[in-house]
Amino acid sequence: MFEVPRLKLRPGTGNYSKGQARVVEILEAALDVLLDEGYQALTMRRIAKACGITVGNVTYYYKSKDDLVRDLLTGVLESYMDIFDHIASDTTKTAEEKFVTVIRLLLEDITSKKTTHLFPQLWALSNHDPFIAECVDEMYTGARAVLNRMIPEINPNLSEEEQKLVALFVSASIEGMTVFAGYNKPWRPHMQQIEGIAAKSLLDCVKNITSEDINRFRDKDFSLDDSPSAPK
Amino acid sequence: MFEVPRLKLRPGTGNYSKGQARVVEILEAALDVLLDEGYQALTMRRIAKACGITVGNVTYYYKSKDDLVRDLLTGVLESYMDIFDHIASDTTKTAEEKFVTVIRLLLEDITSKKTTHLFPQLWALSNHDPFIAECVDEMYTGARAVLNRMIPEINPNLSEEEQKLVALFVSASIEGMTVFAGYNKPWRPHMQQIEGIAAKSLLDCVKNITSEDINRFRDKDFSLDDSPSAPK
Amino acid sequence: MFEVPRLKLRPGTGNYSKGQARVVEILEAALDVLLDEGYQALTMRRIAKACGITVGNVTYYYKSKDDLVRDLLTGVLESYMDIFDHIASDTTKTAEEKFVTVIRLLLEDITSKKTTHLFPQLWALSNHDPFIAECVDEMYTGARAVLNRMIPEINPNLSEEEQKLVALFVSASIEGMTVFAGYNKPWRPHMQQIEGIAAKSLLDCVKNITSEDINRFRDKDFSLDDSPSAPK
Amino acid sequence: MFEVPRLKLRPGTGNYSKGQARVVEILEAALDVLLDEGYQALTMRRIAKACGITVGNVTYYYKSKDDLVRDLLTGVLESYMDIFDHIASDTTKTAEEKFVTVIRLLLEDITSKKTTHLFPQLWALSNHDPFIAECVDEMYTGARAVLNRMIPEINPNLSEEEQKLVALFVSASIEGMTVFAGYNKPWRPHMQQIEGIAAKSLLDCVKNITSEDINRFRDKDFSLDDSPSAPK
DNA sequence: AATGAATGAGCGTTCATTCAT
DNA sequence: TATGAATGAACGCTCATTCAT
Repeated sequence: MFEVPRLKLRPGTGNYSKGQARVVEILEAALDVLLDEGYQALTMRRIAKACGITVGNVTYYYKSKDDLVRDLLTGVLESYMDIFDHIASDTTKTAEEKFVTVIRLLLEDITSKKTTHLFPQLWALSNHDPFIAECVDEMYTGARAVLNRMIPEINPNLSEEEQKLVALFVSASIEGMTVFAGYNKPWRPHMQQIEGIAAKSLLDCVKNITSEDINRFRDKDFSLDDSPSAPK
Repeated sequence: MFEVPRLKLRPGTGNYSKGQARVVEILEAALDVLLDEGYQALTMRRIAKACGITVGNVTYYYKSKDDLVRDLLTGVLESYMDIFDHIASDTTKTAEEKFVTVIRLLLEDITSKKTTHLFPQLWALSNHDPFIAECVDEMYTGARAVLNRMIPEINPNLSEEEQKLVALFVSASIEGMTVFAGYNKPWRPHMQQIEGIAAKSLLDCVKNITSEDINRFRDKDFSLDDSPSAPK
Repeated sequence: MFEVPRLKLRPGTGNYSKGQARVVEILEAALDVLLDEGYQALTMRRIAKACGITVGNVTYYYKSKDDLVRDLLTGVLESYMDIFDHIASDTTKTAEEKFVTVIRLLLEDITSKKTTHLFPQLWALSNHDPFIAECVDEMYTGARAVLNRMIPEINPNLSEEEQKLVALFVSASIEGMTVFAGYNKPWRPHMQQIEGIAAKSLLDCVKNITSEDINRFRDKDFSLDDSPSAPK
Repeated sequence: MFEVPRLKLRPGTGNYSKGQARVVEILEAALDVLLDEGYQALTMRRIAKACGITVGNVTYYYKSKDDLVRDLLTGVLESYMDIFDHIASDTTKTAEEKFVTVIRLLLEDITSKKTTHLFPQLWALSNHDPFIAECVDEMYTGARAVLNRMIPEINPNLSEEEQKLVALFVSASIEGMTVFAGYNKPWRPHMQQIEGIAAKSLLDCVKNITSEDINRFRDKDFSLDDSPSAPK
């Protein structure tokens, strides 16, 4: 299967002196710690140890832990962009075939330890850290760009906004599965059947959904007990 | 709209009126801190401050931080169970109507600060904390129990296992939206349209999906470049 | 064998209301903790727990931990005075017989958990706590009083000061064995042979020692290398 | 007089000149605190203060307080071993002369603040801390090794076991004096006379004691009231 | 480029003590 | 008498960060 590279280094850091190699080592070690032991364990000391160097040396490359973490997260998120480029470059298939392939590909990806352990943590952090929120958002925008190109081919009867909402729904449906069928999760063994359900359901959604369906609840007050009498 | 109570108290902690009130105050304060500032900020000192008492007094009620966190999480997760009971108790609607109501209800719920800020954090923690993993799993099992009762009414042509996988897909599709359209998230303003997409798409899924769809990819090797020639 | 009572309560606390019984319970519990878990574990909480009451109730009886500890130690040290009175009251034996009996009795006593665990701790505390130093000193003065009455009968050729020094040597020889042959100590199994050595050696000492022996090193500079040439 | 070095350093802790010096400073400061203020006062903060550095810096050298205390105690106990080697190396005297010298030397040593304040604390701790018990035991074994070499020369008529018990008695007689005639203790001014008594008494013991004396009480039940009728 | 040393703040936790009830 | 509630200080320890070498 297509393999996402673990880390992508920011361009401009390309002169491969010893220092640059160290930066890679540090980020790789940091990612290992993050995935294996969680965000709480991601300390300068722990990273240094995993890297076989001293704390002082880590701070030589990263003046603050925040810098390191941001570099790590941007790097690792950029690595995910490659997968989308890879998909988009495929021209041999029909839009529908490509759509199903993308869905399956993403569902396979969330079963990796890296994705299962990384993204929920990013979601959590993004609630309190605008920088991370922006990074994550940017990545998902990239992910949906692929869908945004395919969906109009499958169903041309949607406004651009509606089509984007459908892409969002598709993406969210897949991401949500991380928690249930990701790495070491209880439903992991049923992923192939889940792929079947998702492929069928999401493709049908894209094919059949209408403006009317989408705007059905618009501007309507909603309550669980939406009886004739007003709620609350 | 139906409101999930913030916290459910485990009986037996602090048996006198004043003490019981304090326990509530502590847990409420802890939840506030968790939601407002994130899990990293959830320290004994921070909780005490948010509660207007001293650290020593917090430890008077909770011998260890772990105890407090467990009490907090079990309490807050139990509070979510009520919503499912509430839904299940409705008898005036058809299965399809109820199904749509549940989907909309859950989607509305994830727009609350509480749900948006709590669950991604729990997903992250559950990757490295078996206790939390179990708590979360238990809650979602309860959530799916509601779906498991409705789906066979809508579509009787599924084995029990298949039906449960469909319920899982429905639940995951909704949960995944937390990250994109939850509290303060960029797609939050389009939630009503998202509800439309989800209602249509997920109801169609339940109604139309077949065993064949589900088992379509079963036991087939999958790779992005699934050409005749072997990948990698 | 003669049994030392665990604790002696100060007189004047004789009105046996419920409170007085509680004081006894507290002190007994405190002694248990001290002997079983050591001085570091002797906390108000630990005592309260061992007593089945609350910390607040312990402080009701003892305004400060210091008070409690002092009451405990004076009580337990007074209990040792009884053994000496018991010995002194014996009139059926010759002085030499009584002397040997006392030595054996004291050596047997140091094998008890109470004595082995209590006294080294008192010795340690007395180095930094004048009150405890005085208590302990007082008790040993009482212990030596018994010897001071016997020694002149056995050897009348000593000045009072010399005789008291001999009594001190006898007492110290016995006490020193606590560390080696006390409760659970490696030489404990050989206590009967140690009694033989001590009885023979200390009785001979009392019988044979002269003023000349005692003052042999008086006012003489001493050094390990006390050769003709002066050291250092 | 022969001076016991305050501390023996375990090699390997803090390998650079500055760090090695700091380790020494820390251990010296810790020993000062222990001797001056007692074991209860031996806290990381107190040590750091006595050393003029911060707590964080102490933990830089000692990952845990336990490590520090162990290093301190093994170091200080090893320092005592030197005194025994020093004694053993003397070849110019007869066995009896050496024996008397050892006794006087040890009695002089217990008058030092270091010995008077350290050992009772170690005896107390060893009752509840197996590690300390072992350290102390090891040191005393070393101390008795010196006696074990001299006693057979003075009195060849003892089995090896009996001879070792005699050495134990000699050692215990001396150690017991710590509490009465040690540093700042009431009988300290009479130490020279005490040396006279101990020298005479213990030398006579070694010279004259027989197997019969030692085994006199063996396997005999003992009680204070060992009258024909059984007590209790 | 890398280390060892050091700081200062904060962590969870324990403790003696006070006090209203 | 006895409890539960609460405080404030101290504990051992970890951490990000700074800096001289």
